[in-house]
Amino acid sequence: MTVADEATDAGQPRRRSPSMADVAREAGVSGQTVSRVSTGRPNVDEDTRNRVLAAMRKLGYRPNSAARALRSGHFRNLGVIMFTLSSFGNMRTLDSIAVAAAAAGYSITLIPVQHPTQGEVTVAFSRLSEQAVDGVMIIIEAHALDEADIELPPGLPVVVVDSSARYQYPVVDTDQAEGARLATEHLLDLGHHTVWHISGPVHSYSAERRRNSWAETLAAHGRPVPDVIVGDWSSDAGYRAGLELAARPEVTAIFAANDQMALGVLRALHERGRAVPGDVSVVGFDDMEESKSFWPPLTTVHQSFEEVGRHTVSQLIEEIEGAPPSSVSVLVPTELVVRASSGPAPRHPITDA
Amino acid sequence: MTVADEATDAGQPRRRSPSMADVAREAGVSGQTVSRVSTGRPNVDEDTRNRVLAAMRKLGYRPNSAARALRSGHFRNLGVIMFTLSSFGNMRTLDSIAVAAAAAGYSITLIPVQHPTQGEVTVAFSRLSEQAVDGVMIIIEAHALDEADIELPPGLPVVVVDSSARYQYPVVDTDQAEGARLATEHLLDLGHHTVWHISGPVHSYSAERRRNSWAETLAAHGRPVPDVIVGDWSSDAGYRAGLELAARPEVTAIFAANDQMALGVLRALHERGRAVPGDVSVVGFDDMEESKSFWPPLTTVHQSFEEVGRHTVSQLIEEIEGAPPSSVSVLVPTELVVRASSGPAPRHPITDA
DNA sequence: TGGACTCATGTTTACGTGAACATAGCCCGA
DNA sequence: TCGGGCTATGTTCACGTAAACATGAGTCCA
Repeated sequence: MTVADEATDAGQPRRRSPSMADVAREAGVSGQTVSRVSTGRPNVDEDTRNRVLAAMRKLGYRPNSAARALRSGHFRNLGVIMFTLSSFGNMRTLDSIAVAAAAAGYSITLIPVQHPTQGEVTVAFSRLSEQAVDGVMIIIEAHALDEADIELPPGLPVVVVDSSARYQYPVVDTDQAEGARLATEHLLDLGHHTVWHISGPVHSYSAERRRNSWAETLAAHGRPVPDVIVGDWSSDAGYRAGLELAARPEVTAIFAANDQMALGVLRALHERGRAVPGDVSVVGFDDMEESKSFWPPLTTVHQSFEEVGRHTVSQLIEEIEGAPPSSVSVLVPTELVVRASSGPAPRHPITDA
Repeated sequence: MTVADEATDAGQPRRRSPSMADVAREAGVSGQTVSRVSTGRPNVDEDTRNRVLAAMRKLGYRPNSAARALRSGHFRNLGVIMFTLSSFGNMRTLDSIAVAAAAAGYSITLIPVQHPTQGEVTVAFSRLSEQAVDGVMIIIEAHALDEADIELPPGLPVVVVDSSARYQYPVVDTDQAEGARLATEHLLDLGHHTVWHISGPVHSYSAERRRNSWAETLAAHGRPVPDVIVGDWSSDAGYRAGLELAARPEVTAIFAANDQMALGVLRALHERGRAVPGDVSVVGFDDMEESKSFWPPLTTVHQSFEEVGRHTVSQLIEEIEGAPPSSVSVLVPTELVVRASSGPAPRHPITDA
């Protein structure tokens, strides 16, 4: 080991990681040849390539991504803007985004937004524009962004997930309307006269679309559309709504806008002694891991967060890598999962007012 | 197409984003002064600073993080290595890591690992070392890493979360042992003769520590230690274990290693007609959002993922910013949350074999 | 009043990489 | 046999930034 690196052995272990130049020297080639090997170019002699690879291994060479990015102008890195304490579903989506991105050779930078205020979001965006990202995914369900003059670096590709369709960007989302329709029709098919709905918060587009679809489905079947109870996705809100509905004997079918609220509804119904599904049927939305273990196991609408994540990444990367900025939106289909929380309407249903 | 530059006309003025030099020209100062303003150095005349800031705004200048990183040698970016489809708790931890990092001016890069095989993990690490990170957090509960010759760039700061303490790196984790002790003693205090345990998977350190602490606590009170039932954190596994335990009349107290398995236990007990907590008391671990809406609301051990995330980030940043590589580990305390799923032992408990 | 300060600002340079261009050896067909 | 084209490799340079050093103007006290 007569190499210069180790020369400073005594005091400071030479910390600087080896550069292309070091490898070039070691392998007896030019830096450019190292670069060619490093980026997998074909026009390098097999012999030379092996010599370079050996030198890389020997020195523990790792390409410097900063220099690479500076030179080439792209980072192989995607930004994800997301609310903190985000919903279960968004987390699943994030997860599949990370996997899909890694598979495509991209990494993921997380930009958390704490509060859905315009200011916070704008800050996140401006922080983002200093970040080394080639594109951005926005997973923010709130209306808050609607009128925002979102200041993104011009030309930065963006894909929006689970949010307003009013953006100028392509949107990937679960087919919320289809899911809500499936849930509602399932209950009607079981003979229920109508279906009560516990909705997600007003600022959420997903909630809005599920709510609209539920109402439209009832109307299409000529059924009365009961007043909506607005929740906030939490099981607590579901519980409160459930208490309210449990007190009304005419309620026989409840469609909660997510599984957590459905869980709260189940608890309220149990507490009030109303049998599920004997007296009241309950259907949720999401099909979270735990739903099949609720008591009783929950009938719900399955949505594929994995698919949403995959589509989002592929759409974004496509745009980054030169495809024309498509404004095509993707709707991922849903599926009704029938379990034990829904059943035929009671023999003598009290038709409502 | 003639020239590839921005000289082009109609549609896309292929605009390179403005650099320091552009701002300097606009403001009539040197690039170095722009740099000083950009990095917030104090020694710039107020007047000049304003002129520069105005020029930045006018041109829409954003510092180029790649160049900055290349020049300064650090990225203000932290890597998180994490399993996909990670547990609810890990997601919460990730969330609070992202927030804490953002507050400290760092961003987060997610490196997902798909399978807990040695190969996959090694790949993730090597991918990481090409990444632009100043430090790494590892959130992997598996033993898999134990004997791994994890090849990390030497000198890269690392903090491990929720995993083996056998690493050479500092560890931040919930005080699993305390939590399991609290749960077990709570049940003993209620008069139960002993406590059955449904454990997490064998490869998990968290599971191991909870299991050990449960057994030690029973032993310390001179109680028999029943055979452990091993689950996999899922509510399904809890359900299966619950069916098994429901069939044994001597079982009056169950401590599940997480809330999801506890949920499955509750379902099994309901199905078998065993009253909770009348016949059987159930305690979980995690205190997830939904646990208070279980039927009945679940007594469980609260752990603060937020605190774990905060400690992890601050420990890592401390080391990055020059503190000596501390090997100090942090244990975040837990708290017992008593709800309705646990109660006094039945009047005539059948003392076990 | 002069010289040793301080402080704002400018000039030069290097960080590691890869595109563009340059060169040298080789093959192949006319 | 020659020249054109091909391949492997080398040389030069710029990407945008910030550290190091340089400069010049003002300040303060002996």
